[in-house]
Amino acid sequence: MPELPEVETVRMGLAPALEGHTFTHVETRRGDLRVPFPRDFAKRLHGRRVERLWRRAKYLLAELDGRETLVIHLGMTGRMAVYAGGVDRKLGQYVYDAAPAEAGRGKHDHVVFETDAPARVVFTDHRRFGLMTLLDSDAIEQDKLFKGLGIEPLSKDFDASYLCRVLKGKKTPIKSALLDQRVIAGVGNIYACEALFRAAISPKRLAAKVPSPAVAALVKAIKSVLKDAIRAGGSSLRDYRKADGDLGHFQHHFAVYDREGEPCARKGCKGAVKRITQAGRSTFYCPKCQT
DNA sequence: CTTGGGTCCTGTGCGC
DNA sequence: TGCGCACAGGACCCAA
Repeated sequence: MPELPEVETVRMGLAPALEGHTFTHVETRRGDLRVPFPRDFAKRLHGRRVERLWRRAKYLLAELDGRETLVIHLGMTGRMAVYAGGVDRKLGQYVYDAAPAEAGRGKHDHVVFETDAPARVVFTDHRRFGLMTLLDSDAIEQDKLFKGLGIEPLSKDFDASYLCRVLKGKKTPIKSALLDQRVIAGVGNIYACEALFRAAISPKRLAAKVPSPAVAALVKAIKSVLKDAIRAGGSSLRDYRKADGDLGHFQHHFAVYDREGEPCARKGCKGAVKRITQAGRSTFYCPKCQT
């Protein structure tokens, strides 16, 4: 679900509640996500300050004081929601003005973080494909979760020559190559489809056979679609919400994703969006203008 | 090494 | 209204 733009949007929404703040209480409400939490996970977070909240690929990383980093992956359906308020001086307790007492008590609310902001941050993930762990801050890039990751697509180093180099010799369709996190980190199914549409490249074309002018166009398309999506707060299909609970709205700007049978968005094109399956994932494209 | 398929999990929407 | 099946934003693991 959450691809780079969604994770980046969540990061921006969480930052005010987390950066510079200390976890006053952390609670895991069941023992495992897809993978079990590390030993003493909640206890190790208690009293720790978040120095910096950053993102690598589709991972959210909260760098803590001491030398550990809280690593979060939202999987397909993971959400991070902030409930923040002020302090009710009369009652002498936190006021979560958006959060009734039961916030964080839902069936699929798996982790509840309380901070001194004060804020309550709740991780919800009904499919439990998400992941949370703690890593040594100095060894993030060496960890198996991060070691093979490719380039950040919004970085300056991501350019046509990089993409040509990594696509060379790839026998897989270009669409599948874009989903490979070792090639580009952070692109998922939606933005792979949308970028290929913008670059007018057929998803079925073999990666190594995309001509270099088209690769250059693809680089531009990937950057532009990711930036547009971030500006729109990401794409909300089913589960995704921004940290403040609002919906993203980039789904209203999809040219092809989830639009099977609808007319192609390109002016003058009489084609219709087609859905095919590649490597087990749905691909949407316009067979008329993507060649 | 690369590539494709199955799998983890729960929920939703569709056809019958 | 109910039942079964297909499908969903990801990515690991393993076999070919």
